[in-house]
Amino acid sequence: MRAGKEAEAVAAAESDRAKPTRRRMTSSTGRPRSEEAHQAILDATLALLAEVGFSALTVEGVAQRAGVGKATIYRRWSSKLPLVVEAFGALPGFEDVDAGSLEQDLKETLKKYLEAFNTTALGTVFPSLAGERAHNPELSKMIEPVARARREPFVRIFERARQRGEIADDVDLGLAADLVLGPISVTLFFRGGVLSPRMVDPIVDLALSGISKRN
Amino acid sequence: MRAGKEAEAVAAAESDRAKPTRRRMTSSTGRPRSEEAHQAILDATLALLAEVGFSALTVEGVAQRAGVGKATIYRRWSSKLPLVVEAFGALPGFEDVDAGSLEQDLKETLKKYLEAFNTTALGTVFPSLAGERAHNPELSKMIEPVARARREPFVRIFERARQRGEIADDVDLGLAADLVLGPISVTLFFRGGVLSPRMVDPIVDLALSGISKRN
Amino acid sequence: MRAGKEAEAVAAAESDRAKPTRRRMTSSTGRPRSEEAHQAILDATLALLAEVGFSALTVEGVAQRAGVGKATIYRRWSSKLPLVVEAFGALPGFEDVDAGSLEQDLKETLKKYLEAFNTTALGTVFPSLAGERAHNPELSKMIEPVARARREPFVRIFERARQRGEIADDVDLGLAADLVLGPISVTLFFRGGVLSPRMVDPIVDLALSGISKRN
Amino acid sequence: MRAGKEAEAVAAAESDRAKPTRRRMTSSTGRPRSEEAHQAILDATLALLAEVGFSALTVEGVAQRAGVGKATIYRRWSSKLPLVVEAFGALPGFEDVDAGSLEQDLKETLKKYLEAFNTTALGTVFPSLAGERAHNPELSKMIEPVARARREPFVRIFERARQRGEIADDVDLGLAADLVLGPISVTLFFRGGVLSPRMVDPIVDLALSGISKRN
DNA sequence: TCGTAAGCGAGACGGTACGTCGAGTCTTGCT
DNA sequence: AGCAAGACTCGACGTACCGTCTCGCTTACGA
Repeated sequence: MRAGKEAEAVAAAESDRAKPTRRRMTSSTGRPRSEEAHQAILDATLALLAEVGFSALTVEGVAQRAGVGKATIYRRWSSKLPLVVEAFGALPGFEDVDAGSLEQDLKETLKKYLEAFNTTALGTVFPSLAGERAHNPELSKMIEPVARARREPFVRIFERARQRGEIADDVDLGLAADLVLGPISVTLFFRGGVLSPRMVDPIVDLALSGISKRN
Repeated sequence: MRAGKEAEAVAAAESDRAKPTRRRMTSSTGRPRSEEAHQAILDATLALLAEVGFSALTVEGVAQRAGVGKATIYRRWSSKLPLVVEAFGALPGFEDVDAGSLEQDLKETLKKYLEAFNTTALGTVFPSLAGERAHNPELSKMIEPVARARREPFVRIFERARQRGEIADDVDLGLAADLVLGPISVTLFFRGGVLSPRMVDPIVDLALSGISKRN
Repeated sequence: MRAGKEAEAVAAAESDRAKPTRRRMTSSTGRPRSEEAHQAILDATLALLAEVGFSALTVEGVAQRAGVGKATIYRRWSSKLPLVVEAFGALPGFEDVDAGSLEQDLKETLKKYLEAFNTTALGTVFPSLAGERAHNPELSKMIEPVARARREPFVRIFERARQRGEIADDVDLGLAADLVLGPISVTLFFRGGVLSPRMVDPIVDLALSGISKRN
Repeated sequence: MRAGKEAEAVAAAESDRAKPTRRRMTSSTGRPRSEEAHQAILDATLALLAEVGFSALTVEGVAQRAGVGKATIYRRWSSKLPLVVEAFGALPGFEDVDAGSLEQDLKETLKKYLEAFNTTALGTVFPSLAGERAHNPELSKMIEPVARARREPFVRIFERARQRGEIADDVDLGLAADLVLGPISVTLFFRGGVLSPRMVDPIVDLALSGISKRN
C-alpha cells in the first residue's frame, strides 16, 4: 500500500523553481515568500488549465484569478511551463492496490486510474502537456517524472505477479505495463474518446490472454 | 493493397474551410482562389510545424514563408488550427500490407508506421493536435477522421486474420488494434520517448501471446 | 449673369483622369466606358463624402455604393484623391449677381455662398480637401482651379465697383475679395463654427468701412 | 506682454487622455507612466506630422520613431486624433505685443504669427486638423481651445485700441479679429498659398481703412 | 525597536502576433 | 476592351500577452 510517489515527482519538478538556491546563498533577510500566494497561484493554474487548456492559458490570467501580481509568479517559476508542470504534479496520486491476483490488481488499479482522469484536471491537462513535449525538451524533462509516477504502479503490479509465478520470466514488465495502459492512451489521444470504466475488463482480459487463438 | 484513405480524411477536414458554402450560395464569379497560394501555405505550414512545433507556429510566419498575405490564409482557414489539421491530413498515408500472416502483417505495418512518425512531421504534429482536442471540440471533430485513418489499417489486418482463423471470433478487433498501437501511443505521450523500430517485434509478440503465463 | 465657371474647373480637374489620352491613342475597339457607371461613382462619392468625410471615405465603399467594381474606379481615377476632386468640382457653381451697388452685390453673393456651403457637401468636403493640400501637391494642383472658381465672383464684383468709382484705384481687388471672404474662412477653419446668413451684413459693412474710427 | 494661454489650451486638450479618471477611481498604484515616453511620443508625432502630414501619419510609425510600444501610445490617447491634437497644442504660443498703436500691434503680431506658421509644424498640421473638424465633433471640441488661443491675441489688441479710442464703440471685436486674420485663412485654405510676411502690411492697412473710397 | 532587505499587488514598459480592413492590382467569365 | 466580382500582396489597425520594470506598500529578521 505505497503512496506518495507523486510527491517525489513534484519535488523533482519543483527543482526548476526560479532560484531558491542562489537566494539562500546570498542572505536570508527580507520578507519571506507568501505560501498563501503560492497556493493560490497553483489553484488558479489548475482551474484555468481545466477550463481553457494549456495553450490558451495565460500567465496574466493566472495572476488575475489568483489575485496576485505577475511578478510574484515569475519570481517562482521562470515561465508558464514549469508552473503548469508543478500544478499538474500536485494532483493527487493514487495508492497501490493488492487484491491478490494479477487480473484483479490490474482491473482495480485501472478503474481508479480512469476515475482520476475523469474527475480531476488530469484528463485534460495531461494531453495538453504531452502534446507539447515534442517541441519543448525542457517541458519534456519536467513532466517525465510526473508521467513515470503514473505508470509505475502497473510495473509494481507485474513485479508482484512475477513473484507469484503468474507471468513468464522473460516478459518485459515495462512493456507489459504499456500494453495494459495502451488502449487508454489510444483512446485518449488517437480517438479523443471518453474514458469509461467499462473499457477496463476487456482490456485486461485481452492483454493477459493475448490476441492469438489459443491452441 | 489499399491506399488513399488519407485522401478521404483530408476531404473531411477541408470541410472546415472558411466559406466554400456561402461562396457557392452567392453564385458569384470573381477571381478564383489561387491553388498555388493554397499549396504554398500548406507547404510552409508543414515546414514550420516541423521546425518550431505547433504552439510556436504563427500565422504571420506561415504567411511570410509562403510569400502570401495573411488575409489569404484567413480567407481559407478560420484559424491556425484547421490550417494545421489540413496540412497534417495531407501527409502521405501508407498502403496496406498483406504478408500472409497476422504476425508479419502487424510487424511490417507497424514498422512503416513508426518510420512515418520519425521521418515526417507526424511525430510532432499529431501529439500537439491531440493535446488540444480536450479543449477544442471543433478541432477534435476535424482531426477525428485523420486519426481514424491512421488506425484503420490495423483493423483490416485483424479482419483478414479472423478470416484465416488466426484469432478467436469473440475478439473485439478495434480493441486488438488498440492493444497493438497502445505501447506506441504510451511511448509517444506518456514517456516522450523515441519510437525505435526495435520496439515493434516485442510489442507484437506480447500482444499476440498475452502477458499471462501459458500453461 | 455669368455662370459655368465651375465647369471649367471641373474640366481641369478631370485632366487627371487615369489615362484618357493614351486610351484614345492606342485603339478604340472594345466596349466603351459606361457613362452610367461614371455618374454612379461620382454620386456615390459625394454621398459618402457628406456622410463620413474625406478621411473615412474608402474606394471600396464607393464601389459598393455605386454597384461597381473597384477596377472600374481605378480605370478612371488614379486614386481616391482625383476622384474626390472631380466629384467635388461637379457641385453646382453659382451665378454672378449684379444688384447695382458694391454693398448689395457682396451681401447677396455672400448669402448665396453660405447657402451653398450649408446645403451641399461643400461645407464638409472643401475643408477636408483643403486640409490635405499642404501634404499633397498633386491634390493641391487639382483643387486649385476649383477653389479659385469659388473666389472669382467676388473679384468680378470689385471690378465692377471700381468702374463705378466706388473704390480707390490702388486697392488690390484680390485682397479685397479675401477680406470679405476672410471671416467666413476663419469661422469655417479656425472656429469650426456654423455659417449663418446673419453673419453676412456685419462682415460686409465692416470690410467696406474699415475698422478704424472715421474722423 | 501676456503669455501662456497656450498652456491652458493644451491642458483642455489633454483632458481627452485615455483614462486618468478611471485610474484614479480604482485608486491603484502600479508603475507610473513614463514622462520620458510621453515626450518622445509627442516629439515623434510632430516630426512625422511635418514630414508626411496628418492623413499619412500612422500610430505604428510614431511608435517606431519614438522607440515605444504601440500600447504605450494607446494607453494615453484613444486614437491618433487626440494624440495629434495634444502634440499640436504643445507647439509654442506667442507673447502679446504692445507697440502703442493699433496698426503697429496688428502688423507685428501678424508677422510673428506668419513666422510661426512657416517655421513650425503649425502651417501643415493646423489645416489638416481643421479639415477634419466637420466630420469629427470630438476632434472639433478638442482643437477648439487651441484654435481660440491663436485668435485671442488679436481680440486683446482691439480691446486696447478701443480703450485708446482708436475704434468706434460699436465694432464687434471678434469680427474685427476675423477680418484681419481672414486673408491669412483664405490664403492658407482656399488658395494653398505661401504665407509671406509681405502680405501683412497691405492686409492691415486695408482692414483698418476699409475697402470703400473715403470721401 | 528599528532599519533594511526582500516580497507584495498593481500596472506601465518595449515587443510580437493576433485577426480585420482597405489600398491598389490582377484574373475570372460575361457583355 | 469594358464590366462586376472577388482574390491577390501589402501594411496599418487596435488588442492581448509576453516577460521585465518600477511604484508605494507590507512584513519579518537581526543589529
